[in-house]
Parts: sequence; C-alpha cells; structure tokens
Amino acid sequence: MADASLFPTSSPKRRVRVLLPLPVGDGYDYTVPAGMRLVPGAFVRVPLGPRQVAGVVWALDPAGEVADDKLKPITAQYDTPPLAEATRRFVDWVAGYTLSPRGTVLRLVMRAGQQLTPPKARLAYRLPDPVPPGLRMTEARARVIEILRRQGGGPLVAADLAKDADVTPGVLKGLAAAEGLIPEEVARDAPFGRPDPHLPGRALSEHQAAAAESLSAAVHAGGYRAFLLDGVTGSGKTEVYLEAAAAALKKDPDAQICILLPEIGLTLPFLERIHRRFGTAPAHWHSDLSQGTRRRVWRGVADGSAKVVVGARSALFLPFRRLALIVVDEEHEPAYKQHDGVLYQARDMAVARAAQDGFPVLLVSATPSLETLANVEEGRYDRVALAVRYGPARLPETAIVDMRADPPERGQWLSPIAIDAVTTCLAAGEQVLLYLNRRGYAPVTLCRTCGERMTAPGSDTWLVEHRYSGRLVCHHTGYSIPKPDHCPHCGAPDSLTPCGPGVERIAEEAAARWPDARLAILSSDTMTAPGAMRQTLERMTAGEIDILVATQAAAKGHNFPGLTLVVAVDADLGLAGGDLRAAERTYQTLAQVSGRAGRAERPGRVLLQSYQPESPVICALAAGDREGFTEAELEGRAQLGFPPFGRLAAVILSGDNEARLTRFAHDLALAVPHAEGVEIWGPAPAPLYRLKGIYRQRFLVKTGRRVSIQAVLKSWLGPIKLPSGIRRTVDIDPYSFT
DNA sequence: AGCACGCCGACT
DNA sequence: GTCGGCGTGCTC
Repeated sequence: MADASLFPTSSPKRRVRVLLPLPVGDGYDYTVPAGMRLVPGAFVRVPLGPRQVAGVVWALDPAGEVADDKLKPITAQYDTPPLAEATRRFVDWVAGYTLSPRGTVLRLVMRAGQQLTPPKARLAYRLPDPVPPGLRMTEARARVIEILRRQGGGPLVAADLAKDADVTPGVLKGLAAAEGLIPEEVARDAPFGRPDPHLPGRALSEHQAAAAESLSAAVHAGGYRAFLLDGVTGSGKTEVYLEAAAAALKKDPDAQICILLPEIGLTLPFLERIHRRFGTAPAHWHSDLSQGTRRRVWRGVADGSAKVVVGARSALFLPFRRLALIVVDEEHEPAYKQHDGVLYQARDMAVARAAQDGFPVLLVSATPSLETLANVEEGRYDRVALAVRYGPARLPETAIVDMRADPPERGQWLSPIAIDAVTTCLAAGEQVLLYLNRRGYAPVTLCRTCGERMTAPGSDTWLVEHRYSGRLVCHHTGYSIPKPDHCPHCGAPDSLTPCGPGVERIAEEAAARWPDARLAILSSDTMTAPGAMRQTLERMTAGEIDILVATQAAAKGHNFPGLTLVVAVDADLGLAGGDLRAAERTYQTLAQVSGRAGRAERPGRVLLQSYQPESPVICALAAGDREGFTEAELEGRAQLGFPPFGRLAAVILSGDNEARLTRFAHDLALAVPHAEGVEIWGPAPAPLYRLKGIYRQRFLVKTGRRVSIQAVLKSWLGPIKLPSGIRRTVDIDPYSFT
C-alpha cells in the first residue's frame, strides 16, 4: 500500500453552478481549481464540449445531480467585476416570467461576448511629482510638460500627447529616459465622465417645477414607486425627469440611472440635452453599436463608472451595479416589445426590476398605454401631470373630415376640404404634413385581367409597389422583384394595377396639385443612405420643405416650428383587423402626429380624413378627449377579460409541413387544461399563416389576473414533447398577435 | 449556440 | 464506391 502522505487525499473539489449564455437552461456544474477565489456573479471561462465559453457563477456549492467525476474545472476567471446580485435576480425573474431558459436571458446581459476581454492597453505618460530639477529644458519639452500640467499631470495617451504638444514621439521617449515622464499602460477606452447633478438645469415652468419636485421627493425617499409622467407633447417632460435623475445622483453619487427610449428616439439632440444637463456625455446603448463602443459601454456599466445610461430596450439588460432609477420614455411605444429570442416587454420588465430592487420607475408619455392608465386608476402607479405646454406653443385644433360627405376625386386621396386647407396654409408660407402610415406607392398590386393578387413566394403577404425603386416589395419577408410587364399568373401584358395609396402615391398627388411646393417623402425605405432621415427632418425644421409626406417615421419627438397643418390621409388605417390594441395604437399615433402641428406661436390644425367619423377613436381624437377614449376602451377590455384585466399569452407552433403541424396542433388542443379562470382558444391559423414556406398555428391563452399564466402554460406544454420539424414559441403578453 | 454523429442522394 | 446534405442530440 502506498504511503498516503505521498498521495494527499484530495479534499472534495469545490463545485459551482455556472450559467452559460446558451439555451441550456440552468447551466452546468464545474469544479473550482485550487487557488481560484470565486463569488456568485463572477465571470468565468469554462470548457463546454470541445470549446471554451464565458459564463457566470450562479451558485456556490449547488446541490448537484451530476457525478463529481463528470465535472470539468473552470478554465479562468475574467477581471470583469462580478454581476451584481440584483442583476442576477432580474435574469432569474425574467426567465420565469417569459418562460425562457435562464441562459437565453443571460445572453441578453452578456451580449456579443467580447466585452469580457479588456481593451488593448496603450502607452501613456504621467508627470513625475516633482519634475526632476536637473532636467534639461527645450521648447518642445516645455510644451509637453505644460500640457500634462493642465491635465492634472496625466496620464495622457502618448499619441494624443505628442499631437497636442506638436512634438515627435522621440521627444517623449527622450523625456521619459531622462525621467521627466513616467510611462504607464492605460486602458484604451475613454473613461466616462462623472455627471454633475448640481449644474443648473434648464429653467422650469411652474408646472414642471412642481412635477420635478414630487418625483425628486420620491427618489430621495427611496423605495419602489411607479409614476406616470403624463403630459402633452411639448410640455417639457424630459427636463422634469432629468431632475429626477439629478436627484438620484445627488442622493448617491454612485447611483446608476437607465433612461429607455424607443430606438428611433435616440437622437443626437437628445443625447446633447443630457450632456448639457450633467456636463458629461451619457453612455448610450442600442442594437447596432460598433464592437468597441459596445465593449466600452458594457464595461463602464459593469464597473459602475457609466452613471447615466440612455438606451433602447436592450439597455435594461446591461450589467448594472447600482441601478437607482429607470425612466421609460414614450412608454406606450410598441417598440418596447422584443419580437425574437426572449419575448419581453421592456417597460413591464423595467417596472418589475424597480419593484425588486426597491427604487422608483418613471413611465413617460403624452399618450400613455391603457395598461399604465389602468394601473394609475387602481392606485398602483402615481400620476404626475404636466398639463400645460411649455412656452408659447398651443394645442392644435382637430377636425374630422367625413370622407363620405366630402369624397376625394376618383383615383385621389385628398378630400376637397383638406385640399383647401393645404392651399391656404401654403399661401401663408406655412408647412404641411401629410401623414399616411403606409410605405411605398400602393399596398396591393393586382392583375386587372385575371384578378391575381401579387404575393411573396411561399407567403400570404402582399407585394407593395415601390415606384421610387421600380420594384414590388414584401414588407414581411424582404422579397422583392422588379415590377413585371406581364402578369406572372395569366401572362396579360400591362395588366398589373396598383390599388390603394402609400406615401409615394400621396406625394405624387400633392406634386400634381401643388407643383410649386417643395415636397419631400419621409419613410424608412426612401431613406436608405445613413443620415438621410435626419437630413430630411432637419430640412423640415429649417423650413426648406413645404409639404412633407410621411409615415410614422415623422411622428416622434421632432419639432417643426413652421408646421401648422397635419392631414391624416387615412385616419381609419389601423382600426381594421382584430388586433386588441388597434384602436389604442391608432389613437396614440394620431395624437402624436397631431402634436407635430403648431408647436410655434401659430396654433396648428389637424384634419382627420375618416370614413367612420362616428367611431369612438376618431371622435375622442377630435374632441381631445383622452379620458373618454380610455374609459370606453377599458370598459371593452374589462368585459372580455383582456389585459389589463386578465392575462394573455400566445402559443405559436410553426413548421414547414402543413399537415403535420395541423395534426400536432390538434393533439395539443386535446391536452388543454380545464381550470377555473383559464380559457384557451385554438388552434387557429396565425395571422400571416404562411410566411416563407413556414406555416403557423396559434393558441391564445387567457387567464384571470390572479392566475399564474406561466404555471398554466408549464403544466399544459411541459409534458408534451415537440415533434421534429415543429417549433413552439410562447409569447406572454403578446402585442401584435402576429 | 456550436459541434459531432448519423443516415440517404449526386459525383471526382 | 465516397462526399456531403442538415436532422438530432449533447455539452457539466
């Protein structure tokens, strides 16, 4: 028998649970190599099959079912600060709520993966203190030392220092050799500035000051509270919530603040506004940042040096250390709903995060969502109202044009009343916005000879004519073809006819009617060049455009001082279709578009062209009666038990084999649970039943508000194995139903 | 998510 | 006879 002392009994290896940013659920167990000290939240590199992946230590000494001898050791630990406990708890909660594997939620936090490797170090120089007295001085050396002095002694990156002092790198090397400079490696990334909450903000109106005061008080008191900051366009909501952010920073200089915006709201002017308020540029985050910026922001948030973070919905999943306030601007925007991967509603997740961590959350909108209004009514959220427009601007006057009584000429879309209004407006040298939320020339193309409706191959989607590019385009699949001369179905020549209007067609009509007016189209697809959209918006602001024909790309947050007339070409658009939120969304969009008119001294005018002028949405808009509209909508939803009075989830099954898909959907229907407060409808063909050769069947699940819809779904779907070739997605709180 | 293993069509 | 298509399944 061997001497035991030669073979030291290895103490049982320590085991940790590592969550990986992969759809492998709860992660795997690994052993900890000797000498490695780990805390929960530590970022580590681990072997996974043949490769190495980054993950996060989720638990120390987990109760592991996997045998010890199967465990591999952790490869290395990253220098990144550990993921804060609050952020880990948030990942767990989101996974549970959205019924997604934890790993996929962690993937949202870890993003591209390269954040973990520190940026390349660069050579920098610092001034010794004191500067050695015997140092031989030259003019060049004096300039170098002067620049460093002004920067508090450095360190400054060598390349920048040489450029600023107008010296060659040799001068720096020589100085360093003479010990007049101390070389140092610094991280390449520019550090984030410390925001100064004490800078004077913009002067606030009485209303703004009062609102800012109540929000700041809540921030100061600490603890969870949800607010709706409710005010019409132009009432100065941004200034108010920036004061709340300042209050959070005054209370705790290490606090972090997350300001969420729809992607489209992340404009340079907005960022500059925040820069001015805090004296330093905020960190900003969205889906197509460059790799380097992404890493800089991610690391800045992780180490706590980025204090004010402005970003699109995914910013909510940054690795915050000390989140103290979340602002969700334009909270009603459907853009907060994530549509692939983990399906989440960022606004709702933000509220959950605030509740978990115990800090305030501000939802901001001129046209709040019904969910939020219901929460206000039931006392869960506090409403802070900003009723009065800041400055000289006034609310526009809104009128309905009954298109049945005042129809446009055949083949045209502007009614005589609207035409008169535009003509008058142009004569006065003022600007007009013709709003139609439809890209392209015509939404439908059909053959006059055989009646064939042009669709994308393998899909039920229509091809939209774009005259601008001379193509027929599918807005859902991206498919596009040059517009054919002959009907592809019956071969008849010159038989394809555009049906209905898009912005291009309205622009054509306007150009013919007002040939002298300067006209521009604003929609996402006429703006292919980067910056083209911004350029058009700037020209509009500068008064270089008389008539802007625009989709909702123009609806958001821009200020056009010369704009006095908005015509909603088809105010009914969006009301059709069985979408639960159609009316709400129509109301919000049209209200936002209306808000574009008359922001300057002149009062604005809004014309809503409608074929159903008695519909509640149109009437409420014309009367400016948000309360009335809200009441009616909420009443309708309450009767149906729809959100916010019940919970809703969609289960979508998809696959390329139609028969097998349908069969499986019916099998699933047989297993539907029958329980109090649970209703499941389906299967039914989902909207866009066939898309790129993939068929989709849908179930809708509705439960009472007290029922855990997640538990219902788990017990129903959990035991049923998915056959191959069929995919299943579960969407809690579905928005578009598509 | 990767990556390997595994079972059926067109080719050096 | 192989090369390779991507369906299926596994990674502590």
